[in-house]
Amino acid sequence: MPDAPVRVLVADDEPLVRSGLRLILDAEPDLEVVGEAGDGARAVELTRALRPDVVCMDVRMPGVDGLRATELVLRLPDPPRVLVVTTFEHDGYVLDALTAGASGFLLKRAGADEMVQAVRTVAVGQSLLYPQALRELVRTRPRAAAGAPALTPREREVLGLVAEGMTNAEIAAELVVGVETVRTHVASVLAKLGARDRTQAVVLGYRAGLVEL
Amino acid sequence: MPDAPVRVLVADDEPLVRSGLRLILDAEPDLEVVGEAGDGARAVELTRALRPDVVCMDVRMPGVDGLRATELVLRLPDPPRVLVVTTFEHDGYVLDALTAGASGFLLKRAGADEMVQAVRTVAVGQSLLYPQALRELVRTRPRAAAGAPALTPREREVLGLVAEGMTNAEIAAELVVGVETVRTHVASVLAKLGARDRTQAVVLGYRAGLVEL
DNA sequence: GCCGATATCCCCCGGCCGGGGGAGGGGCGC
DNA sequence: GCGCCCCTCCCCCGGCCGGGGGATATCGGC
Repeated sequence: MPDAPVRVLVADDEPLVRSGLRLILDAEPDLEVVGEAGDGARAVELTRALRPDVVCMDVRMPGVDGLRATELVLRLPDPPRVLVVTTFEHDGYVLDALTAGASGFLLKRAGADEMVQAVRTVAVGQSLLYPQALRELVRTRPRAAAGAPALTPREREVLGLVAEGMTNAEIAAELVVGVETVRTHVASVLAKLGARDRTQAVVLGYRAGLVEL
Repeated sequence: MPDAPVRVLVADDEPLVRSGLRLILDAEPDLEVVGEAGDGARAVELTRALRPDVVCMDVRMPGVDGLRATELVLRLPDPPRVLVVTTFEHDGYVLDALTAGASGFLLKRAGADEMVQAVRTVAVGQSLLYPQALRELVRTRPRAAAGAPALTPREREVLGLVAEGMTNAEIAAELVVGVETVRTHVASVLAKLGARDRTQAVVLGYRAGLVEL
């Protein structure tokens, strides 16, 4: 499909990286690097002027960094998609970048074809991550209740209020029952979860997917 | 790059959907649909026999569903990447699918080019989601500490152990300090977080992005 | 040199919590 | 009808917790 090529802006403080990316992307007939920026401020400026479809954004840049630049770029009218590219995978940038609104997160160590695919992917509107980042994102989510203890509805309800930081008395008032009743429910929850106190109950309950925080 | 084409297996209980996908994917010179399966069991069987690079997997299928099939397929030696495709976006399948090990999650309402890009993306090893799914995944993550109280390193450490469900005495043993010291730190944490007790501290600390659960 | 922040330890005390019992009523399935 | 589970309430008691004080030592910066 000879559509109009995807217009790409490359933002990285290393001229070498910019050249490399340009080489890789311009080699594809459907991709076109329309500009390069050496810092975040310039990236925003050029985005406004050149209106690219995709911005390849480095995280670490002097002055305005890639995360801030991502926010700014996405606030422009008819914003481009932002593909954040970084060197190290174990900085916590992934979450920050995605929160800032980035459509994708890629490691620089990715091969040329991965880079090319990534640009095309975000260009059509999908989101993309390197697999470890996605797994990390999923891993730290509450488990889908596999082998979770079977709490009664009332017990789940009480656990939920415990997780809100309420005392037994407050929970009793909330549920319009006696404090003794709440104490019984809490005791059941503790026993079923194998928790020693309400704090452990909250953590275990959260990990078992029984409560939302 | 005329590499060997990406070999794709299509698994969906609707013959019409299978035909549609085949049409879309086979139109690309670098993609090749090597087989179709009408249910999860058949998908596993064909994966073992045909050894595709990518499996496009529907979630809802009779018998073995797409999620279970994904798990099984990924347990095969030298497994393919699995791209899960579904109709509705508000079922909680995304998390289940990714937990099962899927490399991507796409909506059927995606256009042909999105579908093609998605297959190519997972083929090169990246992970992919439709944007709303990613935003949902990020949304429910702990906030990146915007306006979070400034805890001292020691206080953060103590809070982390509190969040593990430890008593002050256990924390003291863990940190090799007196119980009194721990009590002081906990008191500071409670004050800074505005929590009444350790349970609230854990919840507030979690929401402030100060502790991982 | 002084001050602030941090980390460490100490005492008293009131309170909520959690463990161990027991007990009654209502709904559901066999 | 009988048993079982769930929800409800009750008593006693030991313990950890959290609030209120105060004290000492180290480090770093102005």
